Amino acid sequence: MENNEVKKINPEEEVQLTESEIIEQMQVRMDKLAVLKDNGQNPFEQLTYNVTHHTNEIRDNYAELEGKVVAVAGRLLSKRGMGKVSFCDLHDRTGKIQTFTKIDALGEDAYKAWQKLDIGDIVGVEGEVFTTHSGEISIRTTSYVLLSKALRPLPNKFHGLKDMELKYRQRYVDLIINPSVKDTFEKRSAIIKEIRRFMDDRNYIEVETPILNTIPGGATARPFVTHHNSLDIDMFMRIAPELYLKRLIVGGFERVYEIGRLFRNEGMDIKHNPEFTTIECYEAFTDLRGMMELTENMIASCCMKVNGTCDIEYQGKQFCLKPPFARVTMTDAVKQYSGIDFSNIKTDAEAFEAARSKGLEPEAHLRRGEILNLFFEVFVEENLIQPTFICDYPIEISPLTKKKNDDPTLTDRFELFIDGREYANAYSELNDPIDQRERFADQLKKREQGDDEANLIDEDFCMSLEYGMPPTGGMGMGIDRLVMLLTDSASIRDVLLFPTMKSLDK
RNA sequence: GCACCUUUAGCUCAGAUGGUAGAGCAACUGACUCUUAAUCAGUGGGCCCCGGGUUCGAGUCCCUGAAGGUGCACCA
Repeated sequence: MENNEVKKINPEEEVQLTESEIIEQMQVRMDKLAVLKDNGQNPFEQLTYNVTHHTNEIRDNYAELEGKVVAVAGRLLSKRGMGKVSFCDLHDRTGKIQTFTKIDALGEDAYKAWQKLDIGDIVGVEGEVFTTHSGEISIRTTSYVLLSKALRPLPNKFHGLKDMELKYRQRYVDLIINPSVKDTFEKRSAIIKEIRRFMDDRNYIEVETPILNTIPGGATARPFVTHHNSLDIDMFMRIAPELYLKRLIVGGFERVYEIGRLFRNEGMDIKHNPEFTTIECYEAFTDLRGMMELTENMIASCCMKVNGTCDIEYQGKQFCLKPPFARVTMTDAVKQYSGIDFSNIKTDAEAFEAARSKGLEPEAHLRRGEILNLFFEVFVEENLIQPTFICDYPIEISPLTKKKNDDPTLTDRFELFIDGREYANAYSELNDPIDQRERFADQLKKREQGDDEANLIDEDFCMSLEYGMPPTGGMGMGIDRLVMLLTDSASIRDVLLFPTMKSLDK
């Protein structure tokens, strides 16, 4: 009995001890903060700092700045104390510079306080630009201000932050400690900026259409459902902006594009995130050929912008993104990689027979065009390494696309493949309202067969076509995947600042 | 959804066959007036992912769960 009681008390004490020990390094920093506050130097009361130069300006204009006094601000990420002299690396958004701090120059009190600074603290440093004996461009500190205190320790600077989960959940730490991460997101920004410039130069206007939809349309995908309280209706996060953008072509804009987030309630993997960014554009009086030219030139422009060349390496493979890209019909591609020539296959029964001859078991309700697409996915896709436009998609899987004038089983559509992945999807847009209603009716049939991703009828969209839409080319492209390709990133999560993660709450 | 893998100090990682946890960096103390992964000496720091079980004894073996990664499925 007594023994048990003793055992009960001891573990409790241990638990309390360990809890305080967990935050050992934080406690040290809190204590330092308390001392600063006692001395009237609360870093969190600082409002501004007059930065005269960024670190790259000092490096780039050293000859001019040598001997001049500059003021820089940033985060301390490395300390090398030598007693009465210490060296630190101060990082700002442009890079880093070494500070050289001497007790003679600062005075004993200020120098002691400088020595108390922690890795991660944000400081403003004023001093003269010079080069150390070992050749490092540095700032000889004459005064400094602690602008913010880091209460948490940063990861080891040599190994960085490697834990994928922590990188994604605490991207701010990843950005502080891993320079290549910042580079990727700077390139992402440059790519999106270049897309805008490219489109604006072609006299497109950028528009914004609803993200909250009452009918999710424009793609075959499961939507996220949400609820509007005062209207008391369920709403859907958009799966594509297509039907809205085409209404704007009806309205007379002639050239519109939208860059924005789409939401699809589907599985996540190395190339899918539930929310992702696309550009979608529509141009009146052009068609699929116009969209091909636009697409390949847009990609090449973005690549030149961030890589300075169209010849790039992605995940160990070489790619040439120089236009024009290859153009192959789906039927020809399927013939090349599977040996089956669908131009000789006219009926659903023949298509099933061909599928079985290749060891495929298509679902019973599939039709010829869907089986052709199945062949494409199974035998062709993974082989499309260099940029290739696959053209002439079957009508069954293209409910918003114009039929080919010379073959009503096919539509005037392409998808762009690079490294076996889809990057863009484009059509000569279907502008025949009667045909469009038939296509929706066909989709409805699919829905009744249990395909909960088939398109819903959007009556207002059909009505807009009845007012007349000019012949139009349209294209949509996944920007995240483009950024992956151009920054040699393996996972979509590496090009999203805050990829979707499960909550840690219980 | 299925399969496999991972989870140990703030970070990066070791911990054969079960015997109460180690290193490097980071932190703390001291030395050091040109270092740059500074160096040297010393010190502290652990709910070994959570919860069960087997066992005299579990970081290690078994079961359940969580989070993450990869592949498949689903899918732009």
